[in-house]
Order: sequence, then C-alpha cells, then structure tokens
Amino acid sequence: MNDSGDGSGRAAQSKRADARRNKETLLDAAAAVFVTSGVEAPVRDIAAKAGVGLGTIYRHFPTRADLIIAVYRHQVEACAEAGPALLASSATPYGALGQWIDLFVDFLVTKHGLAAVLRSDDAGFEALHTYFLDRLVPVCAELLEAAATAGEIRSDVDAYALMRGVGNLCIGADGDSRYDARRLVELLIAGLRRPH
Amino acid sequence: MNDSGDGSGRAAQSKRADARRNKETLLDAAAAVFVTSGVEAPVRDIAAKAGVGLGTIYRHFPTRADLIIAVYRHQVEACAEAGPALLASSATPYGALGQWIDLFVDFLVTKHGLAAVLRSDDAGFEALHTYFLDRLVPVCAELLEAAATAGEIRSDVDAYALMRGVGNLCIGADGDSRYDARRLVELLIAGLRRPH
DNA sequence: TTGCTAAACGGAACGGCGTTCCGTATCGTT
DNA sequence: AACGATACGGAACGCCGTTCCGTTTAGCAA
Repeated sequence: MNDSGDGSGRAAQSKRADARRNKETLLDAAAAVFVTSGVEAPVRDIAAKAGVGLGTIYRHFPTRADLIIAVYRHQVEACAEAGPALLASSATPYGALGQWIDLFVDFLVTKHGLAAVLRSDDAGFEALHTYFLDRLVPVCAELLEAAATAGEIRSDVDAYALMRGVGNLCIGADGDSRYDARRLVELLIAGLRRPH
Repeated sequence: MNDSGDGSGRAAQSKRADARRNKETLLDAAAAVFVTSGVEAPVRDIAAKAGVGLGTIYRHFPTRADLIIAVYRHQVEACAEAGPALLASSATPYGALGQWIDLFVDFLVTKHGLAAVLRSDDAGFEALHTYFLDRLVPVCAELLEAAATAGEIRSDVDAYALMRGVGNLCIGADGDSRYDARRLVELLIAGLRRPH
C-alpha cells in the first residue's frame, strides 16, 4: 500500500530508476494540470508539463483512465475507508450515509470535470468506472443496508444505481453558479427516507 | 410556428427550392441516425445518410447543436405545453409536477445520448442548453411554485437546478440495465416533499 | 573504464473528429 | 439563352487520443 499500487510483495524496484522517477513526475504533473485545466486536459499538456514525450506517458499509463485512477487512488481509498468509520461513529446509519455521500460529492465536485468522465456512457473509461464502482459500491451498499435495517430508508435502493446517480448529479457543478449539485444530492438522499 | 422555426411572418419561401428540400432531407436523416447511432453520431454519417456534402449540413445548421435542436424542437414544445395542461387536469400540483417530470425523463431516456449533450459543462452546445432551458425552466418553475403554494413541497427549490439535475440523472440510462434513471428521478422528486 | 543489452525514451505519424473554405454546379429570373 | 445569386461537395485544417519505432540511456559485467 505504498509505492505504485500493484502491491506485489515488497516493492516494484525491478524497474529502472529513471522509469520510476518519470512515473512520479508524471503523476505530479497530471495532478497539477487536472487542477488548472480539468481532468479532460489533453495528454500532450500533461506530457509537456512533466517534460516527457508522449510515448513515456502511454508506457506508464496505457490509457488516460489509468492516469486519472493513479492520481486519485489515494482519495478514493480514503473515501472507501471512511464508510465503516462513519457507520461506527454516527448516531444513526442514515446519518452516516448522508455524511459519506457528502464526502463523495465533495471529492467529485472539487475535481474539475471528474464527474463527467465518471459518467455511465462514454466507452474508453471503463477502467475508471470499474475502479470507482468496485471500490465504492460495496461501501455504499453496507451503509444502505444498515439504514434499511434500521428502518430509516426504503429497502429497495440499489447501491450501484445510487452511486451513478450521485456521480451524475455532480457533473458540471463547477462553472455554473446556478447549479448546486450538493443541494440536489441532499434532496435525492432525502428521497430515500422511508415513506410513513 | 410551422416551417423552419424562425417565425418571420408568412414563410421563409425566399430560399431556393433545392435548399429547402435538402434541409428536410437532412432533418429526416439526422433523426434516423440519432435513433440508430445516438445523438453524438459523427456529422459525416448524417451527411452520408442524407446524401449531401459536409458543406450543406453546416450551411443549414451552423453547429451540431442547431441540428439537434431542429430535430427535437417539436417534442420539446410538446413537453413545454404539457406543463400547464397537467397542472389544470391533475388532482394536486405535486401530482402534475411528477407527471411532467416523467414526460421529460421519458423524452430524454428514449433519445440515445441526448441527456449527455444536454449536460451542464461541455462548451459548444450552449445553443442546445439555452434552448432546452429557456423553454422548459419556466414551465418547471410554474409547477414548482404551484406545488409550493399548495404546501406540498419545499419552497426553496430552484427550477433551473432541478431541470439540470433531472437531465444529469438521465445520462447513460440506456446501455446500462443496472442504472434506472426513472427510479432515481422519482427519488429526487420525492425528496422535494415538505418535511413535516 | 569500457562495452553491451535490455529498458525506456521522444515525437512523428495515424485515424477520427468538428468545422472551414472555396472552386464548381445549379436555380430561377431576365 | 444567358447570367448572377445561391447552394453544393468535399478537400483541407487543427485538435485529439493513441501507436510505433528509431534513438538514447541505465545498469551491469568484464
């Protein structure tokens, strides 16, 4: 859980030193470019910022999706791990669910354009969809189940669909002051409450 | 409110006959291609289907957005006009709102990829955003206000944001059987209910 | 230090896209 | 029949993600 994420035993020191250095440089450059130009910034911009050629970027990250995943891996992990923690520390499962969704929404909304590439259609980003959903859907499912068991929400809500929906609601949240994604997600979550 | 939509008096018969014919051919071809390949189909495909050159398509429709608008204009108008009708015929304003949103969602979900280009970011489709929103937001606002006045829903819901949210929820609804946009929109609308 | 090879590099090149531009063909009027 | 004005077609442009391959370099062995 430290260096490059493939987690094969000790360390992936098998690579050449310049390769490892370039990978780090690339990750830093990508993170910087994503902040200023958004996640959909041209690959060439990232390569230029890092001072490497295009071949280098594609050798380390076979597709743009892989680069995005690598840049945000830590934050996704943190979000995933926050789920059980919130469930343990909150007064009610529904409260934990709300706080966890807030975390996820904050994450998406502060990453210019990330929600847009996370969206359901758009082939070519399957790796990204898969990673986000594989990691977060189970966490969401656990929270939903706890809240449903406690009788706080409907019991027929699908975690996968909910995550996609929340992600979709976050699209275009920046650059449009009249569109408040957080508010809409709040309403959506409010809509989960068990009708009585 | 009949022929080509610019509404300047009698008719835009000032154009040459072949030009008018090509415009119709183009609209039909675009509609057909949108059904089979989605709204984001390459412009070249539409030109080929219509049997015209690229220049022709761009002379009639300066940008892809204009073509999409022209193709769906009738249905958007119908949706807009259904608003007041539903308000008059429904038992409660909230019921009318729900039915109207259903209409909008059905429209979006059955047009492969339309919701995706309607989304908030993505410059280059402003004309499309503007048309949809200018036409539908006032209708939505009227329904929201009626429901709020009747005390059925919160009174601090912005029509613009709601329309964008509903549109966003419809993104990627086709091609993913695990994602049920209609259901999520239902939940969002349920979340509008006044907390008591 | 030198020599060598596998590893890694850079960037030209490819295919696809939306859009522009202009030489050519056609319409419809005189 | 002749002649603008109008409209047409498609080559060409610029941008994109991605691929490919000739060149460079790290790291090791002699």
